[in-house]
Amino acid sequence: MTVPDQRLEQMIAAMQRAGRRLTPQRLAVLRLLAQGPGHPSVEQLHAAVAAQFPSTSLATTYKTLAMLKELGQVLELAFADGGCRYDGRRPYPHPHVICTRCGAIEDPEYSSMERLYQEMTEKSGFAISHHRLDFFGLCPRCRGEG
Amino acid sequence: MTVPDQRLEQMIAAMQRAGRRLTPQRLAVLRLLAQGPGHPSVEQLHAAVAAQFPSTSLATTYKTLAMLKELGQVLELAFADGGCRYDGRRPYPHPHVICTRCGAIEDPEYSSMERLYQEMTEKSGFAISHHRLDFFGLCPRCRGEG
DNA sequence: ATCATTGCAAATACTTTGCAGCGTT
DNA sequence: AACGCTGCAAAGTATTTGCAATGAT
Repeated sequence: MTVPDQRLEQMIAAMQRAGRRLTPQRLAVLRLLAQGPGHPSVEQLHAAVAAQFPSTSLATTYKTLAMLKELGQVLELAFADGGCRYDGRRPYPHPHVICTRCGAIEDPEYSSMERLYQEMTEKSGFAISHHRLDFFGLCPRCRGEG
Repeated sequence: MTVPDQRLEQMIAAMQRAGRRLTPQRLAVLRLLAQGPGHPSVEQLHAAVAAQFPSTSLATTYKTLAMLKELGQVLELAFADGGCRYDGRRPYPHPHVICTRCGAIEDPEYSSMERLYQEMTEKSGFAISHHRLDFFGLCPRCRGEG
């Protein structure tokens, strides 16, 4: 069983636990999030789902994402321009690197999260529970293109 | 001259450099950003400006903030719920700690930014230029209230 | 006096919601 | 069979824009 399939199983299990129904439209969204490329937008997801089920509405895509968010099965990355991207593979907070030219989003490994939480906790006195870390710049490909 | 006054002077100087006019409405916005409390929302800024110039429109507040953003004189913090908060004191990227109960935003000192950039650069290969670091949790006051 | 800025209102873009009918469980 | 889900369209919400009048330089 591949890793993406594990994610799909996890998502389905979470839905069953919560008593949510697994419709074909929803299954298509789950598959895309678990197995599809990187960090899709709502429109991209909707277009891909509509390719399989042409009648699928944008509203249903939004509703499915809202449900998955509620179940903690997808990480929503809202950006300043109003757009959102979704990460179904790693639905927990983690750092992102975002290309300011082509929009690519990557998930680099990061080893010092504990240290970071510790420093923020010490300096602020907050009980920190989660985070959002975004780094912006040019990806290797776009760097090369001057 | 106090530190907030320095910020006000910097903002005004940046506007003059760019050939922008300093209207009473704009001055009121600048003052609030440079001297007022923490991280106001557009509505809060508009309400405060309207207290001095009742006819001031929300559109003008938006336009003024857009101009300041363009001049690099204010940091816009867009959140997932669609709301924005503005930081006129420290208009450059820096970490924030946000209380998930009362919405308070603080700017803790942070010492390891270079290290962080270095690790992200190494792991991703990106040429990183700026960032957005948000930590969420309960502030000391809200922790106490159970 | 010039022309950027203002304020109103309409437009935009995105997301949410109400509801009748459908289809999974 | 029950009732959660879908799809349509309408309603929100937050921000932007067009334009005539205003006012800072």
